[in-house]
Amino acid sequence: MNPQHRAFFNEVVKHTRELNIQKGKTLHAKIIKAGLSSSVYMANCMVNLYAKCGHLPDAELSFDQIDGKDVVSWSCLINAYSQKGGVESSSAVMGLFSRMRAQNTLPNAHTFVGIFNAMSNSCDVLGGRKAHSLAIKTDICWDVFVGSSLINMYCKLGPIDDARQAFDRMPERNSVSWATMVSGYAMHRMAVEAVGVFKLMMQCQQERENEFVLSSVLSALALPEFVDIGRQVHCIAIKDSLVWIASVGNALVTMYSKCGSVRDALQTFEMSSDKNSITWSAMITGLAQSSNSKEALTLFSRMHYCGIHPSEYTFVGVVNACSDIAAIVEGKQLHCYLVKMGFENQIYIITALVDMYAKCGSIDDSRKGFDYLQEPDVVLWTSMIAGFAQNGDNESALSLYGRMEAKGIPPNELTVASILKACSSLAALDQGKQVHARVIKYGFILEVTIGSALSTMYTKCGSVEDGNLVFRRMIARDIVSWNAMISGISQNGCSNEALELFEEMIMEGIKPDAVTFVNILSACSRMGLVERGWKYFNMMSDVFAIAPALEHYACMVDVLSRAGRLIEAKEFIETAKVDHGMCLWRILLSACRNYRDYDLGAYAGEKLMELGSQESSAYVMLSKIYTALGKVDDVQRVMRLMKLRGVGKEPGCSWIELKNLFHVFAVGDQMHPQITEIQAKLQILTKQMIDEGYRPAYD
DNA sequence: TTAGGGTTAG
Repeated sequence: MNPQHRAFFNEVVKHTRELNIQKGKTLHAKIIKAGLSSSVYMANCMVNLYAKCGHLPDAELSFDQIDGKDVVSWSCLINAYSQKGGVESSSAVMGLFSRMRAQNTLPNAHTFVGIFNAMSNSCDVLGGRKAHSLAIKTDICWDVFVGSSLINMYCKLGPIDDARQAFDRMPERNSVSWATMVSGYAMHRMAVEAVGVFKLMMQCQQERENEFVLSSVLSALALPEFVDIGRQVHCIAIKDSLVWIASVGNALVTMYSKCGSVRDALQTFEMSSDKNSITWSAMITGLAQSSNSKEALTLFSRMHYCGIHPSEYTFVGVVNACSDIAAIVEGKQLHCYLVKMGFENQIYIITALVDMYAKCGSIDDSRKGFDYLQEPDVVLWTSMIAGFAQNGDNESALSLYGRMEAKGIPPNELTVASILKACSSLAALDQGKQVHARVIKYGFILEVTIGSALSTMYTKCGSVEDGNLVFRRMIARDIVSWNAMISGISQNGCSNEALELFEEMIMEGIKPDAVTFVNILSACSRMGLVERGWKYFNMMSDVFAIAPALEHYACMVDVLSRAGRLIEAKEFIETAKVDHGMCLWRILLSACRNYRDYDLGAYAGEKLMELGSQESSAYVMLSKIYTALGKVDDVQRVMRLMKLRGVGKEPGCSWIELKNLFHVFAVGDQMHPQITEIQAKLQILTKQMIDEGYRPAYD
């Protein structure tokens, strides 16, 4: 080769390495002028230069002009497309590969690397297997690059066992093959297997751990039960000085956050000297997901102050933090900021915004976000459905789910849980049953989320038996499932069964929480079981170390008052070790009215007056008690106080939905078109009630 | 003296 040719080659290589397309193009012109473009070797270099610089059409043009394309020409273009990614590129690769074979050019290891990479983006497992068998026939699989690409392909396409088989059969492995296998297991959330391969690698004399394998194994360990192994990997990273590499630090931050050790995550974050946008995003997301949302917002400000540009991941994390604490002002500011940065078309961002606006009660803004995208994915549909349900618009939740089904988008577990919640609120048993049919059709397992939602739906719709059937068939139950079932049974008037279920739960070794005790104390109250009420109330702190909160005291006052043990209730309130404000006295006052214990009622009422109650019912009840006691002066005093304090009496109001029409009734209101018939019917009912022995309250 | 594989944030 003459010196001029050599100089050209060196220059192409240099421009390719520096991705300098301008200089590359100028050089291309010089090469044509020098009559060197007919050299296949030189033309291949030009195809590669254009491909590496991201100019695929120019690469293809140069490729088309090559006379006598060799395996390098084909492989160059195949790899250019496979690196571009996406389903379209993988079909372009397969097209090129057929053309190459039609021209009798034999593929080599470079070609197969491109083929396997393209297939890994294709969702075509069968196509992947065909390519694999062709590589075996061509006797190419021994190559360590081909092997790693093959493992990667099977990991991404799904059949992870095939990936492992390919890994086990490799005659030679290097750090990339180990890292690919570990990251494959991490991708499939197979922590035990990922750690297994990592340990094998550590035992292997030729291999040393590197940042790729460490970050992969750490991402597999991001579950609370693996935090101890995660710490051991952290030690290895420190020992090998790999902890200072950003990707390892980032993986550690995420691992600790997801394991529930936010403190460790923060410590790792602060110690990291090589923070990039990912590090900040990981920490912000970690804080938001561990109910430290205010800290997440503060960290975002700090990131901004440090001059680090937020990515779409950062915005997802920080917008989710706003959702968590319903910070609408900050949420809107972020919305403006991310539009300025050009992220408003990203589906993850839109989903986070829809969720944020719904949790902040701005359901119209959620709807705008949802309508913004032509083709929402299942997560976005679910966020919008859940948003409607959270805001009490259960009809819209159901109708949107109908649209989603009509579009043929299969729901996921969270969609089903949200829609079941809407059915529960509407007591829509028929629709709930249809959703249950979908659960069976899609083969969803009755794990905690779906099982609890389903059993709650049945009990809220009054079908305790079906609720129980679902509850019994669940493969796993957490405290939320038990609480939901206990409360559901109790609300259907089966308080005895609710208490039995609680005893069963204790026998199974499930530790009750504060919600459980609210449920069972309410059941005791409904059944008038004072002694059991006391037993459970004391059990909370004595056996389960749960400090009774205001709602437990309220339940206990209710237990005592409903059973007519009013003095005991009064003493209980006065010795309560909780800042009870007015809530407990109000319960007692109401009970005194029902039991006509006017002296004690007056005592409770005066307590409420002393505490400055703003509730009209307290003033009305107390004045009625004084009326009954014949204390006219006190009646006038209470009414004056009510006026002085500006307490308005809100008119009692109720409504009923019949055939999609709401009928609203307020006290003293004569607006309803059928009011005469309604009042006549009420008189008949009242008479019937008195005849059957019921006595209406004194007012 | 041309072409190839692995990581971390939703």
